[in-house]
Amino acid sequence: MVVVMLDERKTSILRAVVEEYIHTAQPVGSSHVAASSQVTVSSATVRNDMATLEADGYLQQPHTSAGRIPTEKGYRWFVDALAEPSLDRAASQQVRAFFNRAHGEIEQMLDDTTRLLSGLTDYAAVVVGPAHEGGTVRSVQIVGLAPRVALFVAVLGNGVVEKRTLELAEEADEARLASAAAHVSRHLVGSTLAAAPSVPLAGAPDVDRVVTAAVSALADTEDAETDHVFVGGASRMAAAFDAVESVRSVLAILEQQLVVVSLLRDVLDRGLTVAIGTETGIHRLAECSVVVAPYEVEGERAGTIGVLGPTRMNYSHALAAVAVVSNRLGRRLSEG
Amino acid sequence: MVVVMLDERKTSILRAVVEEYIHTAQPVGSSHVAASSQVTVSSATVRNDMATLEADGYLQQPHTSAGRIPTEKGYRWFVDALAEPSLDRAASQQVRAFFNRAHGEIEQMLDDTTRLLSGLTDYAAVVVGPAHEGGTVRSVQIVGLAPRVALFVAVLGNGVVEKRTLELAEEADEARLASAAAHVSRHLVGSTLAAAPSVPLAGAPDVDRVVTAAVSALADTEDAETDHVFVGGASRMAAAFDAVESVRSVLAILEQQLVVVSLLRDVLDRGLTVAIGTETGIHRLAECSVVVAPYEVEGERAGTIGVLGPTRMNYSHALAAVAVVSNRLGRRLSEG
DNA sequence: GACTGGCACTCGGTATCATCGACTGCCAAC
DNA sequence: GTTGGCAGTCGATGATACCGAGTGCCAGTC
Repeated sequence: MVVVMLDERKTSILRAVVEEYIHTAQPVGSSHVAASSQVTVSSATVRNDMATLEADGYLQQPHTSAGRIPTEKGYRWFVDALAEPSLDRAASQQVRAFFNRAHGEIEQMLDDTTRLLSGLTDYAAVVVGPAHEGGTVRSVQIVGLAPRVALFVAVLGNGVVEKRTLELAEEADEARLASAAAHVSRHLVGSTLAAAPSVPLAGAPDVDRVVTAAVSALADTEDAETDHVFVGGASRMAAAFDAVESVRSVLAILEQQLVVVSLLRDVLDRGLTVAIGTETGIHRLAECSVVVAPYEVEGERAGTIGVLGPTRMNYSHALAAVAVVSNRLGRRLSEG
Repeated sequence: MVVVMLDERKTSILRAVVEEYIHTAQPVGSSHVAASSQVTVSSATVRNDMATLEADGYLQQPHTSAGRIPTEKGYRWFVDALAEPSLDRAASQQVRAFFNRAHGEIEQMLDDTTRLLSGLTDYAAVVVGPAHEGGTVRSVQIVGLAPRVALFVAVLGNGVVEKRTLELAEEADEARLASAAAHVSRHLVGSTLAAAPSVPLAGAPDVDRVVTAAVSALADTEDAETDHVFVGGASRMAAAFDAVESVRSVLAILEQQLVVVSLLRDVLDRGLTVAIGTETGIHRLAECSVVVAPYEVEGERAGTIGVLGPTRMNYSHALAAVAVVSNRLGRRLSEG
């Protein structure tokens, strides 16, 4: 494939087509482009260039005698050529106000953040919470609930509380639970929960049965949905598509937390900020794009936020919103 | 309004219309009804009766020369006349298998339960978790996260863990946090969190500042979204309607946890198991019906589960599924 | 008196067809 | 290289006719 650099005029035309299509969701014709302020040539010239752009794979025609719409390659070029986007005054004010007002539960805050981001962009928003691995253990406790049921509770430095139900083979009184907790605590406080498997036995058999239960409960759910993910504004996806079947399949994806989490991670791992259509790697999301950004707590990558919208989403605005929110969220969480 | 008891034939006809409409989502005509095995008269007779049923408000015609569809009154009659519904063997087996396999986190289990219920019925499912008020406090702890930030953690007897972030006006060392925790613990363990406001001060001013922060943090979020609610299978609502705007507005409702919780509570408070269309009290849900049931843990009402579907939902199946799941869920939670 | 078959009538849905308009591609002229 | 002009394409829109499912009513039958 020969890639020819787009000359300045084609650049303007392509940009005009993408912007117009994002705005109207209608195929855009040469005369519309010619009328655009960025383009000063006649519609016939635009037509010639648009034919070239189509041949180069940036545009496509739904059918002959219709206008052009951008291909994924067209969107990709558009996004890469985008100037550093910035949020308008009212929106940034809204973000600032939100994080000033925000307080209390970290989960609650993250959940509210999805609503903020969704409200800003009019698309669905996703926030992946700090991974447990991230926080160092501050406190460990084991509380008896029923004769043979106990609850293991660990408080992490980042405000996350991890808990596991322990089903014990035999009755265990509070004293035994407490000494098991103290033992685990000695070995785990200060390190992360990932260190759980290396906790040694205490020596006393009856205590160790509780310790073993706790350690294996921690290991149990480690691989699976270890991250908390919050999704907000999914209903806005209904407004983005007019085929009810598209809506259904996108919503079904958003309900699978595992898929959502790995989608965001994959995109980020590939070094991308935006994944367009099939770039998401998920077949059902061929009509969607994702904008992601990590957020950092005390200088360390703690989680991810993202926006899911139709491929013809307003990338500039979404990028700006995601950037500002991830920035502010990280800052807010850093200050505790 | 004169309410005349429906004679046996009208009963059969009305039932046939409702069942047929639930099945096909198409207005049903007199000949279809006459062909039904429950009705042995000619279509002309059916027509006469259907005209009466329409005059009595059980049926309506979308337009002249179309078949009839049930009104809300028609559905109401149908539901009230429903025989005790029971779940088919395969489905009850599925429920039993689910709760035998279920273990671990209570929140996780409740969330999974929405998926179970949604999968059984093909509609959206809602599970409202045990209220905090329900559980007695078993353990109280205050863990320092940052110099001026601490986390209040209370473990309740029903496995629920309540936590609140405390933002302190001054630095407080671990010892002070611990003695505040011990103080609160003394007064709260054994009672419910609702008793928090009556916790007296300890006497030592620096400790009391922490105690006050904890008590007010508990009071703070008490009125608001005090219940945890889980929603699953919302995407299935997209399959239930063909107007994308209906889908959007129903999904928007499901995203408002407060609205969902109070919807279920209202329905239950009115002594209903099923709310049909406008009976839900929510304008946007005029095309929807809700089937609810409380579940009991150790003999006490702990939470609610429900199914949200279109008004022409399969009431019999939904009622059976909700009944069985609420029963099994309560039993599962009771045994710890 | 209750039920039924028959009949005229209604009306939404579908198919057909012509028209319209927004496009394009191409070409000759500038 | 650019442009105006022009023929041609094709989806969208609207008018028209037709079909069929369904109704209400009525006269006839049991």
